[in-house]
Amino acid sequence: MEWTWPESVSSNRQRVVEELVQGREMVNQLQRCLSGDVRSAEGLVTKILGSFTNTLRILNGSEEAKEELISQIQANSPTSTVTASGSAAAGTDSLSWDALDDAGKSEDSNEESYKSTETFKDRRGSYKRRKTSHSWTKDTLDLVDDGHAWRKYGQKMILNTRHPRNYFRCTHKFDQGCKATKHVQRIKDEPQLFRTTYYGNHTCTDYLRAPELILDSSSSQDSSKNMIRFDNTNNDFTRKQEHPFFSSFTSIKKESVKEEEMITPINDHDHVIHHNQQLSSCDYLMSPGLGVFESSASTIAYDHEDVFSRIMVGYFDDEVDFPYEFFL
DNA sequence: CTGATTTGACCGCG
DNA sequence: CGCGGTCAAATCAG
Repeated sequence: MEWTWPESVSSNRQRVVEELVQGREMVNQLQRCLSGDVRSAEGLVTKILGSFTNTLRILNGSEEAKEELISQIQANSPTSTVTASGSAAAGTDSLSWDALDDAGKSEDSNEESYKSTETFKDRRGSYKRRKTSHSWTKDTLDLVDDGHAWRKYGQKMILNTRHPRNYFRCTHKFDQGCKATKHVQRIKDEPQLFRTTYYGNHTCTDYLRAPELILDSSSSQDSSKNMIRFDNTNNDFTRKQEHPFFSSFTSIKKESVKEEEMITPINDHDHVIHHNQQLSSCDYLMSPGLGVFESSASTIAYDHEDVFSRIMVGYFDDEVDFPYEFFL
């Protein structure tokens, strides 16, 4: 069935998309510049900042809730190791998400005394069947789909956090050697908020979900002003109309939208950041972290611009190993 | 049957 | 040694 954006939303969406697309392109250019002359890089940074700033304005202007969420998050953002945090729209339902969290601290129901030394039953995989036929991952990715195929490979409770962290690796880790990984952890209950941290870039080509060539799908976005040349790595905007961000934004479609925040570190030391790991997966609000949110409190909502530039600067000037994050 | 999830066991690092 | 990240056997889902 076809789904369309509410007018109010689509207009802004249009603008946001344009801004983000531009920003992404500039980041790509910047990446290339970084290996070259620094001057041009500086100019790009400025442009990028402007682009994202505009985006923020648009978004904040139309969505007041956003600010709230953002501040809320900070309020109780855990002491994550990485960095900042972001937020997104509000959701309502819960569902398999609960199952997820429970699973983390589960294992109560009578356990036999295994654990001896050698012959005890490995209970891996012996989990109870889910009530809902949905899987955590399924629901999650559906809402927070970032355009890539992920495979969950672990879940763990993290110290000082109330919810377990979920580990995902690119589905093509083996068939294509893609190193991309990401962690998703719920950091807030009320309006459910999730933090998604990306590690590494996708080196895979998901023929099913990310066509290599971006067909101009009628969309007007991609004002191609700056030419398009985003390699494979998906193109969220053109590919998915119900992008997480937007959908959560207006909570249209999908009965409930979870908020989620994303952090996107570019670690992957052993390798250079080859082309974009662009903001794709995170498409929307961007607000760098670097400990800014990390600790707690302090407002960001209206400080976006500042924070952002601060981060950007730090990011590009200093270590490139740093995580920058986006709000979703 | 094949591919994805679940979840305790492992493991490396600090 | 504890913690966070990953592995992989057991299950689930289509």
